[in-house]
Amino acid sequence: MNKEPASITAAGASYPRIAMTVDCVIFCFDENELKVLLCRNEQEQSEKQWSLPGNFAAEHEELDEVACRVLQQHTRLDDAFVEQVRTFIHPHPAGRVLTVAYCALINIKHEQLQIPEQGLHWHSVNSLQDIAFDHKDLLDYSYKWLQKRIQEHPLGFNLLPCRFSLREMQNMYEAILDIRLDRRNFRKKFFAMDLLIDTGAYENDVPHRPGRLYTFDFRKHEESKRSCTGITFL
Amino acid sequence: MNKEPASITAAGASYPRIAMTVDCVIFCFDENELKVLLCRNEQEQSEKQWSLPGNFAAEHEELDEVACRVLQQHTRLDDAFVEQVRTFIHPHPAGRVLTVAYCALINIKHEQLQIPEQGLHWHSVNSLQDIAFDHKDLLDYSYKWLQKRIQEHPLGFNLLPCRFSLREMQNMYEAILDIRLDRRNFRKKFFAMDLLIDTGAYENDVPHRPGRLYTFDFRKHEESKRSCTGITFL
DNA sequence: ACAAAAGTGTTCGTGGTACACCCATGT
DNA sequence: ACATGGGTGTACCACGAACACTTTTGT
Repeated sequence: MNKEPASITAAGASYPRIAMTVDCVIFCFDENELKVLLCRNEQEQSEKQWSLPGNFAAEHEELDEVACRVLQQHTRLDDAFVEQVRTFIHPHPAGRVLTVAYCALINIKHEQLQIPEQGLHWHSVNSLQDIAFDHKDLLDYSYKWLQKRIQEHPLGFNLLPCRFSLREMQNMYEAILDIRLDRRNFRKKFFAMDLLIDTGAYENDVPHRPGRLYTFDFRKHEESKRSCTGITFL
Repeated sequence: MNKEPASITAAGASYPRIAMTVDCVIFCFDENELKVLLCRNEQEQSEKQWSLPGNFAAEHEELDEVACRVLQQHTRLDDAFVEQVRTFIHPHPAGRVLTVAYCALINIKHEQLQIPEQGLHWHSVNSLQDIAFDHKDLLDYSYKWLQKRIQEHPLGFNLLPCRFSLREMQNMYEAILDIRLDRRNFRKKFFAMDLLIDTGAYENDVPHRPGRLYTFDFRKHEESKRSCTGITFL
């Protein structure tokens, strides 16, 4: 299948091979909750269990590409935030499987979003049950990863519409971190960062005074990654 | 090879398999420099190149176990800091290989330490050359990973002897982060954390006033992992 | 008018940074 | 005595936390 010199074939042939999948923890933020997309396990496992969407790597496919493809297949989204989390190895009735876990963050209101397959559902991360046991680990790890990562990188905006109110932002942070934040300090903090662009527009369809809508300035943030010497041992 | 029900064999057999190795970036701190252990590539690649120590996963072996085994084989150390960094997939003359990168931090003065194999050498991370090209990525990524991780977790003490002076600590942080730190502020910061245990002993064999020797209180640190709500976007 | 959330400033405490002098040891 | 690095304290500034009232909109 591969063209290779004879001297190399011998060494290459001796590499042991292992079954591998790329599984995607697809998060969204909906109804003020962090949710994850799970599917009924079509294959060999118990039918009452939910599992993470995943797939195998095709020939010559990069890991990131596999993750994007899994996302595309289950949501029809091409262009979302996708990042590698960690690799696990799990026992499996058909021999152990190596699983590279990815995290994807999508906007539940995205126009292209479709959940085409039967047996796919959004589950609130705070009320998970009947998860295939190895996927439970993976999901817990990914959730903790997200909690940590969101505090040092503006990932969360990938869960929101392009234009969002400060309230939505705050709800998102509160839901993911599972804490309460002071509204005034929250505003002050983000305005001080100077990474929100005021669109001039306002919310509508809200039963109270509408809030301003903002956009996150990803470009400016990229440019302003500063050195930052912490040593704080969180 | 695996005992499995017939109904499961079918699904299991269909899993595509991929060549996989676990590679270890083994760091030490020596002569006030961060160094990494590399070996001459015994196998199929150019003999003038250095590569990271690695190995395949044996049957039923966990990923962490493979990494520990690689470390043991090259250093004779059983009990060091070892942590997964990231998984890569690289083209390879004999077909692509999936590589799970691990980082190990060892104390260069450890009594058990032996570098048994020929062709193994410590290289300063600041003057790397002739590295097998895919291992270069992996090493760069692991070094950045270490720089980030050391600022939020006390990994660095694994590079030092059990008892160390504040000067050694500071040199270690300065070398890894490639910055200068103020000595007084550095002391104040660490004493404020209250995680250093004064052993009462002093350095000797130094051509100046000897410094106190400390031990890091790993246990206390474990217990005191606090919530910490940052959102700082470093 | 009322309910509900938007918007706005000040005070206080903590923690980081900058900075200079005396002390203990080996040569 | 001298050189080398160990050990200490103070002043300033930035940032996070706590906290209450007025404004705007929809019902």
